[in-house]
Amino acid sequence: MKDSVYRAPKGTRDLVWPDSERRRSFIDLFAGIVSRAGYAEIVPPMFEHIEVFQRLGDGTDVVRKEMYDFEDKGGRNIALRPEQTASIVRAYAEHRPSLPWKVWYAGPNFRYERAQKGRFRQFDQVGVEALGTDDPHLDVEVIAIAWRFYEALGLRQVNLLLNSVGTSQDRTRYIEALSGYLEKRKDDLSTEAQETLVSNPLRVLDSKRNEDIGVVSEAPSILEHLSDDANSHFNRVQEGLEKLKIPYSVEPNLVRGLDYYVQTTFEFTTESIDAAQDAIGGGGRYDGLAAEMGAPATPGVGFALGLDRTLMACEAEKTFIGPEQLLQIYVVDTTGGENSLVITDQLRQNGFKVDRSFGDRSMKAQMKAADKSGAKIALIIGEDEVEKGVVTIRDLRGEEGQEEIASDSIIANLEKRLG
RNA sequence: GUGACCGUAGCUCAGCUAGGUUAGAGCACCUGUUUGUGGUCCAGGAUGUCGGGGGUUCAAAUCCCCUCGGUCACCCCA
Repeated sequence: MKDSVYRAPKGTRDLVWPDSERRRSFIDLFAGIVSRAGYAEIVPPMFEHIEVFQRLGDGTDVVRKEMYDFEDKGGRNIALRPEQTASIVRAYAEHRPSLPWKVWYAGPNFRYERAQKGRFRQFDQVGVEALGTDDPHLDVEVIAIAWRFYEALGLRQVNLLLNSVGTSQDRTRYIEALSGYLEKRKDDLSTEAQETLVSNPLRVLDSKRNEDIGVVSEAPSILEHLSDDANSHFNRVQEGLEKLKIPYSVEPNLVRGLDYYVQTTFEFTTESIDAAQDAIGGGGRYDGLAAEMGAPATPGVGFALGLDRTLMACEAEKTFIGPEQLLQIYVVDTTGGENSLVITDQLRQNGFKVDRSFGDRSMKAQMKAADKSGAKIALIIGEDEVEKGVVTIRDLRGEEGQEEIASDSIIANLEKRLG
């Protein structure tokens, strides 16, 4: 607190146990689900040439003003990744893997923003990307994976919002129609929305301001501007979701912040967080992005889920709570520590979660530490035990009390107690 | 980038309105009551440049200004 140099930088924090372990379990659970669907892990670099991200479009704030960019010692313009889709499509363009190419990722992204609840400058996302087919069933698969993951976490209050912004031609035609309409109603819009209208008209649809909501509700709908192809794609996606019994609602005003989306776009929101940050995940199709990165035109679809926000939702729904204990066994040794040294090592080799006391502390202090550690069992070694060739096993949590066990049957006894 | 609120012990906070002797509480920590036994109780102990700088004053945690930091909201997004 004294000196800002000795604090984590603004918008970052240290994840310590149990939060650190909760994060790991979260990623493990995700990895299990996606790997069963044929997705392989990819670990792209955390920074790229800035052009890679600029390909995402200059209409997005994420690239316009939120990038951590700098010049490296070689004079290259580098940016910390604000998201991972761009890196992955760049990797695709670079390596040209065989298709379809299905990958998943987990790791931090960086955006230079004012931090607030559920919004950090370094934040973790997990996600998948699938390139190589424009089959709407792939859209469904990607959405379903996210949905099943939320279910696996135990979340029940998640909503799937679905939309189609059509092909890039549809999108362009729609933007014209929308801009025309909004220009006419410009005076009714908030000043902020009027600015957005110039930079990125689609995003006006997303405004939550009261004065804008009325204007937006009467705006032409994207769904009326879809080409036949886009329409049938969108219908197939919806049919697929219905077959899988995944509930969704079509939101014609759903506009994602990244410009590269075409056709299907979707977002997951939670009802359990009443704060502003209720968007816990989202994604869509980006059929034009690979070509943009210099690869042959290749369709793609993917999603990203915010790890921190999803865990906030878990907290609100009291599910996927953190680990209960770090330790199973705590070794107390009042004979100098050699016995503890050896037995602790043995128990660890046998798969138990074990810690011990260090320093020459009294039995009372060691027992206190054993209790505080959360361990279920204390193993006590004192002069008496050494003489008799036993150890005392004391139950710290239940009613079992304690008993002396011959040194050579400790492992069997502990296995029985701890299951 | 804009706005609001908040910075006092490791943590949560009281004290500030109407400035006045060594700045408090609870939790946590350590020790003891019990020289081989934790969790409850009791007793004792350690811990603060009252975010930083400047000003007003005989006197500032308290009033004023600046600054740094934090939180939340807008914006944007996960």
